[in-house]
Amino acid sequence: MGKLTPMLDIRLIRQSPDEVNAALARRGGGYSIDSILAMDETRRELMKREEALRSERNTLSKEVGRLKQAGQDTDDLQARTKALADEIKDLELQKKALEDQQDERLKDFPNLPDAKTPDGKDETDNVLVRQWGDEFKNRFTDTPKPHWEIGSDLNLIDFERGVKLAQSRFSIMRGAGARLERALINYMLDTHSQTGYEEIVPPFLVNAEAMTGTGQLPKFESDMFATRDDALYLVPTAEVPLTNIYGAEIIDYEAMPKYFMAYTPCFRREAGAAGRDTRGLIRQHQFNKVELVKLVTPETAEAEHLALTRDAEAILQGLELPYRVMELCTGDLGYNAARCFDLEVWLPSAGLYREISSCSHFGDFQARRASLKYRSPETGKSAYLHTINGSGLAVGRTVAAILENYQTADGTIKIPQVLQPYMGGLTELKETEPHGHGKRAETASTTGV
RNA sequence: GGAGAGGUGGCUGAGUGGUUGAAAGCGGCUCCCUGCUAAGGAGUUAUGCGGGUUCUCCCCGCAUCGAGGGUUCGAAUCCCUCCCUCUCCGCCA
Repeated sequence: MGKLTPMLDIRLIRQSPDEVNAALARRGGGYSIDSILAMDETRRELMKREEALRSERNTLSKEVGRLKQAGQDTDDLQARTKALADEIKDLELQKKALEDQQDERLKDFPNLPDAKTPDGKDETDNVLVRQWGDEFKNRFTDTPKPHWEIGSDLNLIDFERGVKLAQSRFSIMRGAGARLERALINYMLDTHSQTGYEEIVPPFLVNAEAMTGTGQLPKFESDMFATRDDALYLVPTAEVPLTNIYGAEIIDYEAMPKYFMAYTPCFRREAGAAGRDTRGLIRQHQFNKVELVKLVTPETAEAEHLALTRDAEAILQGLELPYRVMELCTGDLGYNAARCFDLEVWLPSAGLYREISSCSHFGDFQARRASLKYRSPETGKSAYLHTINGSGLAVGRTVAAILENYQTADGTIKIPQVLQPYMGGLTELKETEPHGHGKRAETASTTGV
């Protein structure tokens, strides 16, 4: 009994409070589970009393049934049982209130950082793991323009009209720009399918349960777009539908691990980011992303996490984009994650590296919330699996990186070799005539699609 | 959107107020038997939580028959709300 929303394992908190506190302390922020402990003690006390009463009630009720069938008088017994029932209801309310309170506290706690996650207070303490592709920096020009200028100059991206259609932080891709976006999506999916990821086309709207399973709710509701007439949210990342595919199920051991990938648009309100990255494709309310998700057993999780990170890197290497891998320190680690590598791509116009993928290991944090389990072959019992995910990659930021890294002194953009087949053999992008000059149809057609 | 039917254990499918956490069958697992990938026999086979414990075994209790609430001494069974599935009609990429 008892319906605590699983966040951190309450039993772990009970058994090893000092360890949990120590792990939380590594993140900073003054988390302490001490108050939870006392609350939990009381809660279990109430639970024990309630269950004892229920047990008694059940026994008496059965007795009533027996006597009635024997044709005996049961008024007395019934009155006693009725009194018990009232008492139970009372206790239940008390317990419920306490549970809600405990939930409220518990949901503030982030995941415990992995032992390997380096200590640190903020992003300046992140650790450089490796750097790749320095030879590709400043490849075609020494005077790089920012991608939004290139995108506008070449009629690839129309920022103003995107805003007109929606609001700020929306843009439209057009012509070869749109084609480039689609080429990247296909290149990424095709590449990852070779490493065994199952391609998924998930719903782009999901319910609150799914959002809670991966940890976006309840803490980050303000960053989500929600629908007005239905209790549905626009996906902020394909992580949400992909991770929840097996929610509330127990997966056969033989069927593990599961690798999923999906292209989806991602919708984020970017609450709290007002004024940051207002230009260009870096921080849009809607952007495309190919996401990689793995459901794995705990023993293999670390290796699977490293492998997934390499899978994401393979895209950057294929595109010959300079990047580096940063391991996030405890102070910069996301709420859900236990360990995380960020891939940062080189943006020459700014002269800095910019996050283009975040590859995280969540331990059993999400599995617990979404009830993702597998059947252990040794014990025959079910156990929480581990979840891992990473962008492979964020498409908009990849477009930005290509425009900037592949621009030449004369203003044209080379197309990375691996994308050329996806671009109909096109090898470069240059200024073209205005869009929309198609052939005029001879006869008007009213046929719908 | 309209009309109707229905949501039970891994699956099929009984069960309309009282030892039903739930018949039966299938599937799965264990053991026995059998002169070879067959057949037969016995047993076993949900999840979560709490407690006990001779603590990777086991025992006890509570909860769970789509979800939530209600009636009742007692609910899978009755009532209400919501969600979902199926069939027919309408609409539609």
